[in-house]
Amino acid sequence: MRDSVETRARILKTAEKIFSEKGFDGARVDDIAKEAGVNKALIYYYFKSKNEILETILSNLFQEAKNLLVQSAGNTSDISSEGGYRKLFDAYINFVTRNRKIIKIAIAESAKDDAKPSIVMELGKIIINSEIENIRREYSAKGIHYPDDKQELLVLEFFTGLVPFLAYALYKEQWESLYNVSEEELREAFYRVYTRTHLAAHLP
Amino acid sequence: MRDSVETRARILKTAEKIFSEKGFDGARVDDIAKEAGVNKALIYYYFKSKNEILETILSNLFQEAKNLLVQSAGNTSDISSEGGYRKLFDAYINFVTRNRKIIKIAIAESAKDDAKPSIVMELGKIIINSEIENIRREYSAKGIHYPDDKQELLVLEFFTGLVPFLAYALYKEQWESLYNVSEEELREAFYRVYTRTHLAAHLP
Amino acid sequence: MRDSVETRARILKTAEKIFSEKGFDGARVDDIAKEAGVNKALIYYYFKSKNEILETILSNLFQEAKNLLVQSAGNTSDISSEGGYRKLFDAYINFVTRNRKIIKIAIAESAKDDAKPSIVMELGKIIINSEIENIRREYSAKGIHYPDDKQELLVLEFFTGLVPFLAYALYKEQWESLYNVSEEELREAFYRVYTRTHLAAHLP
Amino acid sequence: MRDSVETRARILKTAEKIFSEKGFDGARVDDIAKEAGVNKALIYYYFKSKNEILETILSNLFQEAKNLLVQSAGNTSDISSEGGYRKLFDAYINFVTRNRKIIKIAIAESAKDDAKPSIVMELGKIIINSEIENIRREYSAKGIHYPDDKQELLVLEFFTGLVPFLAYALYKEQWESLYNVSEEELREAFYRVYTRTHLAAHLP
DNA sequence: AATGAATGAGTGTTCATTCAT
DNA sequence: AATGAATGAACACTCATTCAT
Repeated sequence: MRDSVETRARILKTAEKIFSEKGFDGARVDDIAKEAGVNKALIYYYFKSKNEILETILSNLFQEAKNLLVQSAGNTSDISSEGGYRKLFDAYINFVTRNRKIIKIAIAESAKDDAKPSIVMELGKIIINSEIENIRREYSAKGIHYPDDKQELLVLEFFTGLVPFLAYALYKEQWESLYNVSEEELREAFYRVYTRTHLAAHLP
Repeated sequence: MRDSVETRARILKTAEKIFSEKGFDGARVDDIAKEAGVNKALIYYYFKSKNEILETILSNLFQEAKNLLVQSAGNTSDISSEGGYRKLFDAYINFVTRNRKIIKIAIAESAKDDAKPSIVMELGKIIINSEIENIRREYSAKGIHYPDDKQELLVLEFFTGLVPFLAYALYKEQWESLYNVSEEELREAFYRVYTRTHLAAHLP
Repeated sequence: MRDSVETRARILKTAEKIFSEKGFDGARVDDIAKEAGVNKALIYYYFKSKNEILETILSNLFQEAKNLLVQSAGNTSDISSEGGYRKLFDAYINFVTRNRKIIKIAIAESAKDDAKPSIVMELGKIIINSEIENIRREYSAKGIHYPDDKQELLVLEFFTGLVPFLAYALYKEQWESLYNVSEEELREAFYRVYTRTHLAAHLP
Repeated sequence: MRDSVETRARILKTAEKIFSEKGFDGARVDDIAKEAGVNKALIYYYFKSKNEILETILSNLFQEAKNLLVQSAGNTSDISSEGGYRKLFDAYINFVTRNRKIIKIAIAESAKDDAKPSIVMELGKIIINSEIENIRREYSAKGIHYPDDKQELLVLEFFTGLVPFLAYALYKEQWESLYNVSEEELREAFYRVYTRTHLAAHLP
């Protein structure tokens, strides 16, 4: 019973790795099985199809992202203070770093032409909404003016709020090796840049 | 003779479309042939492999991007003026809009684990370098202080300068349909956000 | 478990047949699958490629040929006696008759321009060496003079010792049908000719 | 006109080379075109099909072989004399050496299961018949006994008369490189072996 | 006589998925 | 819960051959 749960988890973890390395279509169920150390047929015992593995992985990301938002909305009493903002930033950076493999998959998949909006857009929507709620609360509490243009706010939150974090997850490793910097150096530079751009745009 | 050039171009254009819709691995050579209205074997008359089609497409993007940079560096006499900056912004937005299909492909491919740096990183590098040159020239001409931290500047240019444009190309259509806005509305909102974040970070 | 071994063997046997009928390049994996009564993909479950099937077949021949030589070298106490020689001849004729399909393949492949020496030449080498050992032992035991010219001996063993047997395997069936003789008639005529030529050359 | 004849001949010569290197089925019309320095379509201007090229090549060999036999039957007044025999041997060795590429093709093709007898068997038949005629004439002129068993004579002529020459053509180059001997050394060793085996069998 | 472009029918190989145990 | 064997449907790529000029 314990074993069975662990096996399923191992399959998911391995699929995550291989999907992120090769892309969903480029990944082979054979490779997942081999690297997870299980028989290929066993994968089909736990999952209906290769596609279901992907959906499971992405929906897990969704759930975790939601949890993070709820949690950070609860924990962060004062976003606009330096320390409060840094805490939030760290929580986000840690999240995208920890989940960077899945985020890569999500981004790659989001490029495809599907009828439904891509997971990244969905993710963006809930993150943005939660963020906007936070901001609105903050702002109104402080009597700060809140931008009138809803569209502009959405664009701000998505393209300069969420997207750089996703790009961070996507290119973190390539960046570190191309420019020969440590994880810390990159994170700190990213923090300074992020505050000078996105955060700055929030202040009046 | 003319026809042959046109046929090759049609194959490339169609591959571009299908790669961007399905991803490289998800795309079928059969589908490219069918949609381009040519015999499948003819594709292999012009290109050694499916992969060579991809490389051709991406290297064309590379070339066009370089040309754009050279051109915009030459044309824009005064980036720091409102009108000058808007011109540059329009040139970039037009470029990523026009080439959005290829950019989608490039981003999706850049997520894969390859030995060499992804095309997006390469693109980032040359764009950044060119940009940094421009900026340095502008700044020194005006006696404005230029940031000391090279890494921070790189991060600024890549994650808040280039990346939002790429994201714009990637999600433009999804955005328009999800939030039910016109291309112009999105572009204008994006312009305002971009000036308030990335451009603002450049001013002292 | 047993079945799996049998299935693999059936694929090999069928490939042997089809390669010998059509030549390696002329043979179709589809045909092998159909005639072996297995799914085409199953062939690739057991063998990495069409080429690996060929290599397996040829290396099996190699092994069997070696076994035959070891065995006949051990069993034949007196090659130079009429009965002893006939026994050896029968063993060889049976071997090439039984393996004639593979021998056809080996010969056809040996005609191609490959970097490495063809399997026929390799086969020739080990057969010749074993044969020469036998002869040398016999001769010295009997005080018979042994040819000085090593090259001449090699040529003798290969072109008039081995080659006629291979040709027998290659053309046996065509011969029987063209000249309308039975297997026995051909074998007996071949025996008389072989003793009058190759064997005679060994006697002083 | 001259050119056209020369072009056709060059195509044939190149096809000969490539068929002998790769086998008929392994050879590519593209490769023949490239190596002959002509456009692929031009090959189909001169020959109906790839198969017709093969047939042309093989039928040329046939013709040349016949010519050789007629000629050698006419020229050689006394086969049974040492000098006469050597002359004949040289003529044959030269023929198979010069035509070794085509002979390789013929042998490889002769391994396939075709309804009609292979070209090697056909070749064998005419050579044998001519040879037998020669021998019979010689023998009766000298009052030497002529073997009663027709089958045995056929086997003798084919398997120890013709076949070693074909094998010589087939393996000459491999032999020279494997045993590191010159063309002359091999030919002389072959001559001595041939006289000690096949020729000896003809003498009472 | 010669060529660049085009094509139909394969051809070896792969892959997600299923079956029997 | 787990596995080795099996399969149908593709799939990228090839190749002999033809067409238009």
